[in-house]
Amino acid sequence: MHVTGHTTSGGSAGLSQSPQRAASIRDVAQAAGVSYQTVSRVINGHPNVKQETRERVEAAVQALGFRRNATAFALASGVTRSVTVLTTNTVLYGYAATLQGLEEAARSAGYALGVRVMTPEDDLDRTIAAAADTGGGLVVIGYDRLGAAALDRVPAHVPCAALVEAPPPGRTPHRPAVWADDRQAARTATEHLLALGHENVHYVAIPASTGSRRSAAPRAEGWRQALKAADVTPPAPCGTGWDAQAGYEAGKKLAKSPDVTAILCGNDDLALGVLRALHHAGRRVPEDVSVIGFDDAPHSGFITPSLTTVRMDFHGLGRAAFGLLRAQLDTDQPAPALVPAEPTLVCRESSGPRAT
Amino acid sequence: MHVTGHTTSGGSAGLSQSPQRAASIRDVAQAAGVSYQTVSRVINGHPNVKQETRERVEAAVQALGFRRNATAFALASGVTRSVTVLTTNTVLYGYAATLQGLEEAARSAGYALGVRVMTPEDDLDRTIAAAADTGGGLVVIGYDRLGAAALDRVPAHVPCAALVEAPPPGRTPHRPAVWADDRQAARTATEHLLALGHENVHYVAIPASTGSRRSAAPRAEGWRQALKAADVTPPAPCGTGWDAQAGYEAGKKLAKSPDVTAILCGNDDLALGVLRALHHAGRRVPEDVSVIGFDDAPHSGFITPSLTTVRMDFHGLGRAAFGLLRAQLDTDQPAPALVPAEPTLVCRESSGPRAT
DNA sequence: CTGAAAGCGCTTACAG
DNA sequence: CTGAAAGCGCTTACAG
Repeated sequence: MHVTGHTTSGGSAGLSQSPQRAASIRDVAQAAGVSYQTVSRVINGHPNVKQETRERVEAAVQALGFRRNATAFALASGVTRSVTVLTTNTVLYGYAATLQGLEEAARSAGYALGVRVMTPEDDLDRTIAAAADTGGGLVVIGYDRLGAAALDRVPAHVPCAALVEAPPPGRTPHRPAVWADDRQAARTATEHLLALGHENVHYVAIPASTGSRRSAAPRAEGWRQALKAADVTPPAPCGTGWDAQAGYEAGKKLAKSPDVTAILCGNDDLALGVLRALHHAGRRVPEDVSVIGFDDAPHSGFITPSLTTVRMDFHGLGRAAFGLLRAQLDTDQPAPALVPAEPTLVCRESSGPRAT
Repeated sequence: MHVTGHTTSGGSAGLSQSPQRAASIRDVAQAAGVSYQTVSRVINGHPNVKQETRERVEAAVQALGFRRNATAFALASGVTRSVTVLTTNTVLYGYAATLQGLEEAARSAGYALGVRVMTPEDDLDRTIAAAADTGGGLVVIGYDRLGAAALDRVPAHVPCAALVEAPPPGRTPHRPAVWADDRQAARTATEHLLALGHENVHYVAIPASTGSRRSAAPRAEGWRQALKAADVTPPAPCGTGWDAQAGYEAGKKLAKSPDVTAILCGNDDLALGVLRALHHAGRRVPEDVSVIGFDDAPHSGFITPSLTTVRMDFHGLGRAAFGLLRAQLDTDQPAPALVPAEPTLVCRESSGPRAT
């Protein structure tokens, strides 16, 4: 095995690599024959600089490959264009898509994005403090219990925006937050199943983001409301979890009862597991049982039967949450007021009329 | 709607919120009646401090809720415990799982993790420089062409580790890098299909990470090698892409030919699309056609038919990559030498003996 | 064991 | 329009 010679940098060809440490503002000043304050003015686009001076400085910047030290800038100016996302997960579709939206928004605004996953073992206060110390602001993904708890503990003086499951019932969130109308979406999905002739709709739940009994999870609540409005007694939600395995367990139980002809799931992964369990039990979808998911994960349109589900604009929610944070960090920035798309029911193969 | 009063901070109850700005090292010094250098010693665990002094300082730290300013520390010490991940994607399973491993490793080592998504429109050199300016090191996910290109442009003086598709053939990578033996894994999967009696195996490719003809993508190459070893002429790989839609397109074409009885796919999303296309074409899996994927995404075991695939330890690869970077950043740290698990073939329902 | 000095690389007033 | 000063909050030698 041998190593062929190769150039390492894609920078200006022919120029020798700058020595050890990067060029500083003073190096540029010396090269341009000005004071380093003038260099500061130029690189910050300050207006009061003579055109010729500006050009000399810019030439020196080019020649030395100068890049302003971000750390020093942050310390001196107190401005940190950065966001840290506090989340409990980065892989589940809803979280990953939200994160993607956040990253995109941060990037196009010129902000650096940090990610910190929280676990139940964490000392939340310490975690939050450490993230806040980084300088910029915080975005908390509060879709689950731990995330919601973290949001509650963010000190008042820390710039922070949140993504939540729904507006805390009975009170406004004490932080700028975005959410989708999951309640309405679940209602729509449930009504759809009822309209197809199903006499009842069962629900496989995702874990609630709050421990309090008073504030039901919005998806579960929407489902319940739709049933009640149709004078149907809501059955007990079946199981809870985030992944296909949890859905499979719940599905196994539901498959045993011939009365079950329609199942709404808290997310698409659960639905996938339910589908699998129904298949194993020999119950056909949608002929015997209709299944609807939530979120519209990328694969949901390609499984067989393709999954009827509620499309959520996590991407847009992520972007909006960043906008909320930015408005706090950079007050003279026009807040773009991004409005995420409303959840929409996407009808595919897994739902159909009740067998007669 | 009304807002009920609530305490915002989870900090020490009863203590009034600290004024505007956070306590500095000097505030602590004053409170403890020592110089601020002594405070520095205490918070850095320097040994030469009298026990009693140390306790006084620690008490003051507690009382004032002092937290060392990370920016100032970074500037003064030149040490930044942070990593920035350069990637083209955060949502596709392979990327997301790698990122998860990286985040976990970084977190448990006390490093902050940044994420920067690269797009084809980016000025790569500028992007890399900006990421490097942050202070810490870089981890480049080089699974695809853009990622691999970025890796090539990282300046020599920037601490950097990479995840690559495979060791650049014919030369060692000029950066510490980790990879899995995709070539061997593809060979194994292909041999498995041949052993099941299939006379040929078709391949639906993921995009190559390199443009050069000489260095074939490892998964494609392993597939090709296995066929050649069995004296089978490899058919032209069919289509290319990352997602189920791309797989669907490729699958539509393959479904038309009755000769096609076995298909290896570059990842599970492609396989899902292929499965869907076969279903639409009325070809049964595995009775008529066997399908094998790559990666073992979370849903692959729950679709019907469940997917035979190659399990990849992206998580372990991510952890290992972080270890490689850390060894550069923190030289007196014992490198833990994490070894990711080898890829393994997971046999499920989508593959079976050739129909006779 | 502890304090006084200089400096990390930049910015923000203050002078001219 | 440009330069000299002070400071962001911390660390690293240097003295004692």
